[in-house]
Parts: sequence; C-alpha cells; structure tokens
Amino acid sequence: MLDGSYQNGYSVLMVRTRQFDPKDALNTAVDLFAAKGYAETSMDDLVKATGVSRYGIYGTFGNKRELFEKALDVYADMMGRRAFERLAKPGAKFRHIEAIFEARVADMCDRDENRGCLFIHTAMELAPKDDELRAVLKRLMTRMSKSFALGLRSAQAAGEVREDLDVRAAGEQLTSTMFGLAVLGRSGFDRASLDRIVETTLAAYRR
Amino acid sequence: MLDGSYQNGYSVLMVRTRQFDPKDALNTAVDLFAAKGYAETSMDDLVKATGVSRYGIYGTFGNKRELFEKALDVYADMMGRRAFERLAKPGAKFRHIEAIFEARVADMCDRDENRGCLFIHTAMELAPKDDELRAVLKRLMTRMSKSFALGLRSAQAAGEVREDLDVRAAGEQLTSTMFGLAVLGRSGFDRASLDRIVETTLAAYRR
DNA sequence: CACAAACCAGAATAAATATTCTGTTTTGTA
DNA sequence: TACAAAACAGAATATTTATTCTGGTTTGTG
Repeated sequence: MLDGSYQNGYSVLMVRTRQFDPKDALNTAVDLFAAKGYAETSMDDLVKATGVSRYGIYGTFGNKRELFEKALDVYADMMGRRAFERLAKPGAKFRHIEAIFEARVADMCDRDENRGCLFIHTAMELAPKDDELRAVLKRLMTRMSKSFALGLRSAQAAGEVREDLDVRAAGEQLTSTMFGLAVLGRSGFDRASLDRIVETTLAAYRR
Repeated sequence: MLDGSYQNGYSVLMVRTRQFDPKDALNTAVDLFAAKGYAETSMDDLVKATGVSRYGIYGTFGNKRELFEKALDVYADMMGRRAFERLAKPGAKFRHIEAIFEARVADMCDRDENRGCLFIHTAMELAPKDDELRAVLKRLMTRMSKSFALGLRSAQAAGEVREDLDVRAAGEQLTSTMFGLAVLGRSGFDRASLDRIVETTLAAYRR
C-alpha cells in the first residue's frame, strides 16, 4: 500500500507506528534541497540523510516533486517566521533589516558547508518550465519585498530612513540583494565583500 | 579514434572535413547551458540543438564537463567584450553602466525564452563541489566588479557620480545586482519591477 | 497470545543519460 | 577513379536514479 492513505494515524486500527518524525525528515530535506537544488539531490541522498526508508518517504511525502514543494513551503515559512514577520509588526526598526542581512551573509560564507538558497535553486532549475512553481516563487518573493517595504516604512516613521526613499522599490532591491549575496557567496567571495555590498546598499537608505 | 588529435586539420592528409562550425556549436551550447544549467542540459539536447553528431561533439570538445567549461569561457568573454571592456577604457560614462543594466533587464524578462545566466547556474550547481570552477567563477566575477568600479571612477571624474562613493564596494554591489535581477526575472517579476531595482541602485550613485 | 495492518530494509524495475562503438559515407590526394 | 583517413548517424553499453515491490518485522487490539 503506497497510496499514502495510511502512513499515519488515519486508520482506525493503527498497529505499527512510524519510526521517524516527518517534521525532522522534512527539515533535513529542506537543508539538502537548499544546498544542492532539486536535480542534484537524489532520493538516495534523502534516504541516507534522513535515515528514513523509501517506503517512509514515499508514503509520507508522495514523490520527489511533492517533497520538494513541501520543502519549499517549510523554507519560506522559516524565512518568514525567523526574519520577515518582525518587519510587518509595528515598531520595526532599521536594525531588524540589518540583522536579516547579517544572518544572510553568515549563512552564505561562514559555514563550512554553504547553506545555499532554495529560492534561487527553484528559480533557476524549476521555474522556467513549471508555471505553478514560478507563480509560487513570485508570490513568496513579493511577500519578501513587501515585508522589507513595511520595515522600511516603520524605520522611516522612526526617523531612521530617508523620507524620500521609495520603500516599494527599495524592498524589491533588498530582495534582489538577498539573492545576489547568495550567488557571490557560492562563488567564493569572502565575508568582507558581502559586508561591503550590504553596507553600500543600506547606507543609501539611512537618513 | 576518439582522442581528439584529429577532428580538425591536424593530420597531414585531411580527407573529410567536419560538417559543422565548432564556433557555432559552442555558441549553441552556451545558450543551452545558460538557459538550463549543467545537469538539465543533456548531451542529447546538445546533439539536437547543434545538429552535430555525438562523434563530432566528443571529438571536438572532449566530454560534457569540458564542453561546459569552454562554454563558460565563451560566455564570460561575450559579457566582457560586449559590455565590460568599455568600462575599463578612458572616457567611460555613467550611461555605459546604465546600458549594461538595460540589456540585462531585457535579457531577463523580455524574451519568450528567458536567457538565464551561466554564472548563476555554475555558482549554484557546480561551484560548491568543484574548487577549480569556483576559483574561475570568483575571478570572472571579480573582473566584473572591477570593471564596474573603473567605469564608476571614470564617471566620477566626469562629474556624473558622487565624489564620496566607494567605487570598489559599488562595483561589487552592481555585480550582485546583476545576479539578483536574473533570479527575480526567472521567478516571473516583470520589467517594471526590475527597472525599479536598477533605478534605485543607480540613483544612489548619481551626483 | 495471535492477528493483521502498517511499517521497515533493501531488492527489482524502468527510464534517463553520458559515453563508447560500429558500420557507412565522404573527400583530398595519388 | 581508388584509397584510406576521418567524419557521420545512430546503436550499444554502463551508470545513475526515481519509483515500486517483496519478504520480514513490529505492535495495538481482540
């Protein structure tokens, strides 16, 4: 039975419980996909990294494509919750934006294993031939841009940011910069370079 | 004989001439790799798109990896010649930088078939596990940054750019922006958004 | 305890694909 | 024109990999 209708407490009589936490497995999948992208991450990589059997993966997550889409959701959620949610709340300050970029730079050049970026992988390998995924991606990135814009608006109100800044355009610029940093980090640019890019960008916003 | 020692006018007695222009074939390979990346471009795709037989491709370019590396060279050369060379010459103006971004935006959202970016594909799929390729990429991108910096310096001398701009940092920022634009373009952002990003970035440089 | 449903490990299958091989065709010189 | 080197088209091979299948194991309930 591989139709996924069981694979969890959906049957009246559950006899054997699964021996892994789907949440953990999904997080591991997120890391793998973010690091290597869709095509370069094999089901075998996923089996080994999660310690979950093929049966478990297919039964719980469907096929590779569905697993990837779930991973993309989780990734976007993580980014949203960890960083961007704060910007939409009242009282957001410029330092919250700075913190997002500090974390991004750290992710993109400090680790031994570069953490990659699931958005970029999706944009480059999947988006061109998958209209739905491209739409998802656009929505997620637009949300990012809008969060930045809201944060900048708050910072403007707090007198931290130039009054004449077009926060919508700046939000889009910051989103673009997030991806540019990742590409340069992957290409071996050091932390100092990435820091300079962030500082140059943000300096133009400050009052 | 697949050792590549013939495959062109290298033998004393050439009997049959190849029926394709290696230059054309390589340009086609550049387009394919730039659009789809390394893994997603199969040798079969290359055979079909170039019209060249497997024998011709392997004999002339070696294997897939070598062909990709040659394509990356050509791609970097094209970018260098078409756009960046101008920035290093005396008398470079701000409009030359603007023109580079206009062309980039056009490439990334005007075409039916998005033209992609070989640098990003290389950075995302190959660079992490290939030290040499990562070094090549870093060198190429550094060259881009320096070209931008030189152009900005000239524009500064011509009074078009703020005197207090750190042209090195700005050059790196523009390089990063080139990649950010490509990622957003692939994700379905429209021309207006990309134009706003470019304008926001460049506006901060103007005197 | 015994059953059966759901799980697990890993083998089997099928498809894709990089690379090599084979039989045929071309063509500059003798 | 005949030869042979080199090119061509496409078949064969070997490898990788997504997915399914199989045989055995676990465990909540009767």
